[in-house]
Amino acid sequence: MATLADVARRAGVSPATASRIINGSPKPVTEALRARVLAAVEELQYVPNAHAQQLARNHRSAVGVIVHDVSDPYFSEITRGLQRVATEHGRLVIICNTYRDPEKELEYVELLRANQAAAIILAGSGYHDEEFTRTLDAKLRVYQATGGHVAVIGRHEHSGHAVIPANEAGGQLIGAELFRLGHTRIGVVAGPRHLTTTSDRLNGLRRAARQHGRKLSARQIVYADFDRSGGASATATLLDTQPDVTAIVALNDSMAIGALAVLRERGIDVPGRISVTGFDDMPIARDVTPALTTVRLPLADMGARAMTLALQPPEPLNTPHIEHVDAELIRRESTAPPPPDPR
Amino acid sequence: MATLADVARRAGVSPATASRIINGSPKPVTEALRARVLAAVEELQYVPNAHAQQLARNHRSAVGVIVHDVSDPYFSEITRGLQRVATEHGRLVIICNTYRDPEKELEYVELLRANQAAAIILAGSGYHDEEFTRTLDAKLRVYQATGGHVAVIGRHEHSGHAVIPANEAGGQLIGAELFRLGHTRIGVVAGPRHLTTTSDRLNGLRRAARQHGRKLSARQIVYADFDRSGGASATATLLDTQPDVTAIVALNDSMAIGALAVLRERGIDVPGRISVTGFDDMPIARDVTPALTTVRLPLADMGARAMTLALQPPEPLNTPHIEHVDAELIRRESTAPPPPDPR
DNA sequence: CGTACGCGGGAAAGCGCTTACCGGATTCCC
DNA sequence: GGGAATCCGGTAAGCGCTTTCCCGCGTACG
Repeated sequence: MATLADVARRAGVSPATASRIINGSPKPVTEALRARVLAAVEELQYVPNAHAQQLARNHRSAVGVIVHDVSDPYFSEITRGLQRVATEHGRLVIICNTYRDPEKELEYVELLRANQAAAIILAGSGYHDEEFTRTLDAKLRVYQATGGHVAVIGRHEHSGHAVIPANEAGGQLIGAELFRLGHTRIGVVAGPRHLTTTSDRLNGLRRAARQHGRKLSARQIVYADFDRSGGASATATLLDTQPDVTAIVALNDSMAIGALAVLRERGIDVPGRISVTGFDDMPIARDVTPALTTVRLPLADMGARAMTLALQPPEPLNTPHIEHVDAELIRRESTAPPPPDPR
Repeated sequence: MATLADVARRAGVSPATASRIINGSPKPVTEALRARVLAAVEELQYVPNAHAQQLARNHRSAVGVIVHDVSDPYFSEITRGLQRVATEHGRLVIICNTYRDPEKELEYVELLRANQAAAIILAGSGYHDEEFTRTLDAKLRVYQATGGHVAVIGRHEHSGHAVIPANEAGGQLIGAELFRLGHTRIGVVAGPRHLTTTSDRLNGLRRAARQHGRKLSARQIVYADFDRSGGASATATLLDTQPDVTAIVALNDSMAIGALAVLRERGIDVPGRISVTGFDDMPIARDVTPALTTVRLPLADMGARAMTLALQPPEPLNTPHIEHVDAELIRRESTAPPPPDPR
């Protein structure tokens, strides 16, 4: 691997001069030398060692993003927004997948700190786990104390900047819509119990119920993984234990798609016999049949805003900024009034 | 930011000893000192500077992955497989999105080289561009010459290891299936012309046609972006210029989904009036209606294999290994025999 | 009791780069 | 024409860590 010294030697200049030319330092350098150095760079296919540069310059350049899983469309949309902004700022982004393991989340914060990340973005739901939350927060504070910026998406328990989607309001929108259509027996296909996203969305639903003089009982809610197969298994359970539901609220679109798959298998008409709703409005929500009624969250935009917050925090510095983002109900074909009561 | 020297000072030992304890070096150290150092680490919340370590140790630890776009399910599946293997090997993976800009691909190779990546994985289609291909190859060779490993997925023009999906055979499978069903007027919704993936899949289709004594004319093929909206617009064009097609072959699932959307809008029955096929078998292919007949590529597995190849190249070293992966026809509900000829 | 040896710990030399500082050669102005 | 100002380029001191080499001590042995 060619080093700067090699280039300098070949061009017959000092490493200092070579460095100045290669990095376009403000210090003026004769044209002749510049040409010689550039030629040497070309001949040796020299690329500066980024680690050595980072060490010598002592200023951070990369940014880290911690997500549950980039292959989940929810996160890949967010990531797309993040990346766009990071690239505009000339930042390299390091993506870390926790696969929903809180332990890994902690590890990755250390790893990013070790790698001198300029900022850490935490995307995805928090966990209902006091101890974990405290530990994570402590680590983040240490990171911030040494000049790191942190922004979180979709959780609120940390000291950094935050972009908070209206999960609760979204849940309420869904609930209101279903009650308005006349549904009374609703089943909920929920994500993991310990995720704050799950409980926030559920709370919105509960509030809508209360406003319509009803309430959600525990029997109506089935918890499972926040993905297609979780949605499928929870729906199967629900159909077996609460066979008379007329609407199934899935707490994200992936689960809703799992629900649709099970309903299709069992030959249950959607929305004729059972209405189904999702949450997030991922791109595919339009393409399943029937197209999903869901709540839109501007995911890519949320990612972009979080990155912006992390990269150029608004005044006053060191005061966490919280940006709320609205949810919007998207009516499509998977919802309709309930069928006339067979009883 | 606490440094190793700070820790050493606090524990009353030399930096050398501190380093040995923290990294669990083979050199034995008294238990008392170990405890003191570990305590200091804890108190100072010390995390070693990864760049300094990398510089001092002088051996590569990260691996880089260059993809078109992680938010595209095709790549996120591949990435999932890659990550799994990388994590098993304790490697940090740096994901780079080119957004299909060849220029960026070149830049990222440099960037990864600068960051001392142990391996570079190039995923995604190559480009039909002689000069670009040569330039890229030259860069990769330089990287390999300095001990870097490279593996490519889905292209064949480079000197590293390769995992090659049976794009052509897959195209042939689709073609054969359609001809077998009795289709004669087929339209192709293709990806960008300059991508090798497009031409490979098309060639398979052409071969199937030839075997059935037919051929594909240029008028039957519409090129567009390799995503949903590309699929939609190409399908619209096709329906306008070739209104009598009885089957639409989309060259990937995203495009097929776009095609289905347009057909649905126009009230055209699938597969009653027109059959539609995809390619890749992304998870959603089962969930659209009608479920897509497509060709399955084991994407996550391909990613895993590429990473394995890059991380522990099989003997003999320095000889590019090529692994071919099979394509499999998945019959679902989007294909059927053509309707009786109206003429 | 003296020497050899093993063992735990420290001093110091780098890894590849940046950058403050310094110094020799021009140029400039009075 | 001489001293100051001005340029350009080089020298060297780090950035934070690892690791080789060496040294002093305690033990075992002759």
